[in-house]
Amino acid sequence: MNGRAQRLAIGELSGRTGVNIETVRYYEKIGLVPPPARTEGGHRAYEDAHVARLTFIRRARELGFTLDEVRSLLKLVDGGHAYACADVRAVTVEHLDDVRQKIRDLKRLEQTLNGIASRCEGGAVLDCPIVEALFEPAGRG
Amino acid sequence: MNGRAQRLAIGELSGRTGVNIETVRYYEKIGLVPPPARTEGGHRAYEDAHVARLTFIRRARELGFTLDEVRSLLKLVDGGHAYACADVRAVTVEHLDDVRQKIRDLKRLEQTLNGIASRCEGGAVLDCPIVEALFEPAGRG
DNA sequence: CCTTGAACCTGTAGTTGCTACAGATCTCAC
DNA sequence: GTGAGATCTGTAGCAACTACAGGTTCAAGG
Repeated sequence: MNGRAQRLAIGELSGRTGVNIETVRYYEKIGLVPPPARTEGGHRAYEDAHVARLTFIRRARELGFTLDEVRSLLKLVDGGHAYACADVRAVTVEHLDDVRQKIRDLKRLEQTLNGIASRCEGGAVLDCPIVEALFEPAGRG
Repeated sequence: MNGRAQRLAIGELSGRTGVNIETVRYYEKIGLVPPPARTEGGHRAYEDAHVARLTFIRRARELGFTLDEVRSLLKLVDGGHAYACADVRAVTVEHLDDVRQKIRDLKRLEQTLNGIASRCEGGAVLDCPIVEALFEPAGRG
């Protein structure tokens, strides 16, 4: 923003963004963040823009976007087109649908597991209803 | 069970259990299923016990158990101790807790995603609220 | 200026749970 | 006997990192 750009070592960047050092390097390797400048000795020297980008990526990852989705989002953001917001929203909504589907699946799973676990309560110890349930090819609750 | 054990080729086993052929070999490699007998030519020759075991594994995987958990369950089943059922139940209940935690996490995620996605509706196209939300370090709905 | 220890460098291998080859060999119905 | 299809071994790939090993650089203190 101001005249003198402050350079950050990778550890600083990591600390500020919460992204692991190894992960930062990994993101660089797969082209998610641009390679930064280097010191004479070869150490990476980051700027504020990198902090913002890493923060963005981290946040998106927290929200469960895959790296491919993050890549798409970043491309849209980088493009800076006026209509990009609609595209960003599309990616987000699709991901939201995925999340909802996953919740539905896990809820069914929970029902099933709860069902077979609760059969155990007070039952005989000799033959285990959970094990029986696991031997069934396609469980029903 | 009866006198003559029927031998199955790996494709047959795969078909009966729904476990991919490559996956069957993989399970053998990691020691989840015992190595079967072989034909003279070196092809794997399975028996009914393998069908049961593979079915068990597949079912457990469907229920979201990790291979490590499956390994524990199989060890309990193989052990055949009278008190094993309680242990099996413990593994199951722990997994159930994991599933419930995951559901809670995903629900929060859904709220957040839904929040930032819905801010977009009818909004201006120029500056995208989703992108803004992503640049925030720790989103709040 | 020199030392020292922390931080950084590259490159590779491991994680989970499979899946997908390549290239060779076996089986079995015809 | 023959030929198509099944199976064999071994390796590499996927996501998304993480964890080394073995070396170099940086920066603060003496």
